[in-house]
Amino acid sequence: MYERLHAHFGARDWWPGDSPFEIMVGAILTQNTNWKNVERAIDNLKRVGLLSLSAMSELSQDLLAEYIRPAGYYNIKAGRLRNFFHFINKEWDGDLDSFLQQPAAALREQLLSIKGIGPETADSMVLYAAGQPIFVVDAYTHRILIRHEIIDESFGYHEIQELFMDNLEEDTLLFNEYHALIVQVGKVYCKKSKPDCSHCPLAGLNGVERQQ
DNA sequence: CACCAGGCAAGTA
DNA sequence: TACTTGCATGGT
Repeated sequence: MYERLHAHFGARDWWPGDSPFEIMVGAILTQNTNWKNVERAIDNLKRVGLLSLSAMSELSQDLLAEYIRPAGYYNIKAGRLRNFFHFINKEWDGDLDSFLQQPAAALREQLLSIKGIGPETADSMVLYAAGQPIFVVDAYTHRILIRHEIIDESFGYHEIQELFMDNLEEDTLLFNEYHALIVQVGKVYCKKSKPDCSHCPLAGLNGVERQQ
């Protein structure tokens, strides 16, 4: 699966961001949201020089919500961002780098304890901000594996994650590329209601031919 | 016009 | 435990 995807799409420059902090903010903003809208929100913050932990920590929730408005769910996400800032400031004295240098398991556990950060957001942060090898599972991953009859609907987030991590080298770059490629093939060929399996590089995988 | 996008939390059965 | 709903904008 990885080889087919990589041959078809090539390397992805995935999860752009100039800093771990920017990547983590993006990870919260992109929840159920198109990345282009997240970029508008992040650009708003950059334009006024507020894209830092110290600066954003000072903003009121309402003002923060205004800046991130284009990302949608702005009131909810402003609260979630503030929960995240509060944790780093309170538990790590605002030292994000030290926080990210912990082992992946400890990092993940603490991220999940923050209200507003679920499994996918936490794992995205561990992989793309901390650079540690953990596999990110998303809705596309779930849908693609079901359509190719590799799993059934009973598989949850953790089971899918184990499926990949038990069968792959623990390699940050591989996990980074793989997740990016899954999102790409999902966006282009494996949409919810308009799958285009005829040109999909995964057609015929696992012996399942050109299903609709 | 309808549907969806790089989810999560809270509420309900 | 397992669904369902609210959150909300911008693109296709």
